[in-house]
Amino acid sequence: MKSHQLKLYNTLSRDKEEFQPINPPFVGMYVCGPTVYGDAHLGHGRPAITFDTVNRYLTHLGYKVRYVRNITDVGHLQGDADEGEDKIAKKAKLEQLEPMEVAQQYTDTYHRDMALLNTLKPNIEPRATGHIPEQIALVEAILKEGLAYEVNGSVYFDVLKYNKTYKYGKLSGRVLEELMSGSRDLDGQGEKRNAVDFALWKNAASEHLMKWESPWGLGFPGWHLECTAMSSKYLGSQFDIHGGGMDLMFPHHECEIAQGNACNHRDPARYWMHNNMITINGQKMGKSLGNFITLQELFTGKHDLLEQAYSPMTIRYFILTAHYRSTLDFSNEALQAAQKGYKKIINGLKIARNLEYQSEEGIALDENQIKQIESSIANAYRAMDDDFNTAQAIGHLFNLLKKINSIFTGQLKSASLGKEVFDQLKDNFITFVTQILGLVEEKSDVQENMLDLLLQLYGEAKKARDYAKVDEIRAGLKSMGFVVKDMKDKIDWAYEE
RNA sequence: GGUCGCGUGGCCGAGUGGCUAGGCAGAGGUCUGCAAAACCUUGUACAGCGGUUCGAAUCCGCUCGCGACCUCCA
Repeated sequence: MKSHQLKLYNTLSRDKEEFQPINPPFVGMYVCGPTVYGDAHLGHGRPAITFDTVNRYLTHLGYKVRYVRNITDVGHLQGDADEGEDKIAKKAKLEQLEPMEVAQQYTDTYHRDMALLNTLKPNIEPRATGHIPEQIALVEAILKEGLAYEVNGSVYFDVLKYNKTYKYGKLSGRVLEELMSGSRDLDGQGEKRNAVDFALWKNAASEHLMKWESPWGLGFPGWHLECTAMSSKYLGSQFDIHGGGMDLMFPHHECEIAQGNACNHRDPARYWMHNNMITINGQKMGKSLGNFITLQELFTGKHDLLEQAYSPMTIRYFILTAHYRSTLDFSNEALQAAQKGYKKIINGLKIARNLEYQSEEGIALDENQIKQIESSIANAYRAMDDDFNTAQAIGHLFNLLKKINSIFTGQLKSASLGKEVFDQLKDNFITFVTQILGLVEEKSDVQENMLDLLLQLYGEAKKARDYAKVDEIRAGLKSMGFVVKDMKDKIDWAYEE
């Protein structure tokens, strides 16, 4: 275990806290996954990348992480009213498919897109429909505690009663009295004793496509139950980190806390982490607003708002250049800047991997350079330790990159750093970029040996002063996305930024 | 209306009260057949107005503007 004082912002306390796992070196982390009824959009990319980075960094520090991220394949209700419709069932009717067919299809595309973004798979990826008995057991347990009531085959959580012993709303900073007075729509309350109560189990109408047998008749689980059922099953009644988008804070996570406390008499998670939203023209990108761009549209450039295609790694880099708790505004300009930044990093990665230490006689150690390198490395770690500040860490990586490039061009002698510092520079840069930030080279269709051959011809043409040919090769490579780098004693290529 | 958050140089985006964030774009330079890349240099930034302090982008107050949640949403 590396000795780092990792701090993370806990929504529960609204403060940065030192991370202390319940049972080190093990860490349990549960993150709310997607409802699979449509293609994943940029907004799904953010939590996936944010918590992938958390997972990667914790692992890098030596923790044994069990990362659980669910797939919601029972659509949550559209509304609170009885006539509410299951999102997945609705989509299924539209497409004339079995509900599970819809879920399967979008689970597959989600996996495809997440793999392209180079997010590591969760250790366990449970599905809501695979945990119906567990959810029914939870409902029974909450009923037994007297904190829920049954009406016409549906079971509701009694928030008012719960609030007498526990505090409902502590995560999102809500006060129950205010919630009750502020509840606007009075219709659709129907069976609930109070507007703030929420469904644990819903009676299914006959035309409802997804339904299961239960002690209360045919029905389906409530909106928030699956996360409690699956997180407690795989991580225990209390685990370390619970993550998700900020928009899930209320009511979803609040209800999870209530459900957890109702059955287990303890908060389900110690640290609650919430990533902020991606905005577009300053407004939240979301399904209900219809202003979302799917990841596939970004990768292919096929969307009216897109001036060009943006590669998965460009998206990943873009998301990492902002701190996860800040909003991040989408724009072509920002994405294009991200693309250049990403390629600059990857070109540096390519150089770093091939860089070798050259010992030279009579070269004195450059203490100033050494100090800069050592502090940049330390600062990059410090940034990550400070609530996973990837944006700041990347800033320090660029400072390391300058050193790497300087060594490559011969402006900085590796011998002036000494072997140890040179290795630190190289190893830390590579590790940070690939292992911690998860940025990898996006291989081109053109084989590297083809590139080498062209560069050889280029070099020969240059030697022969056949500049027409030189220009031709250079232009040809450029059209394929590569640039030629002429240097004093060698020729190399790089991705065009 | 309630709760919470945000306003940083041309753009994006970090920022723990005093020490260069960084990227993109721009300008100058080194290198080059010319370029590109790389490297070096280069920016009177912190919404406005007050206050606390020896010192504030950073703390406090007010004003203006923007957003999120309060309904499914990552």
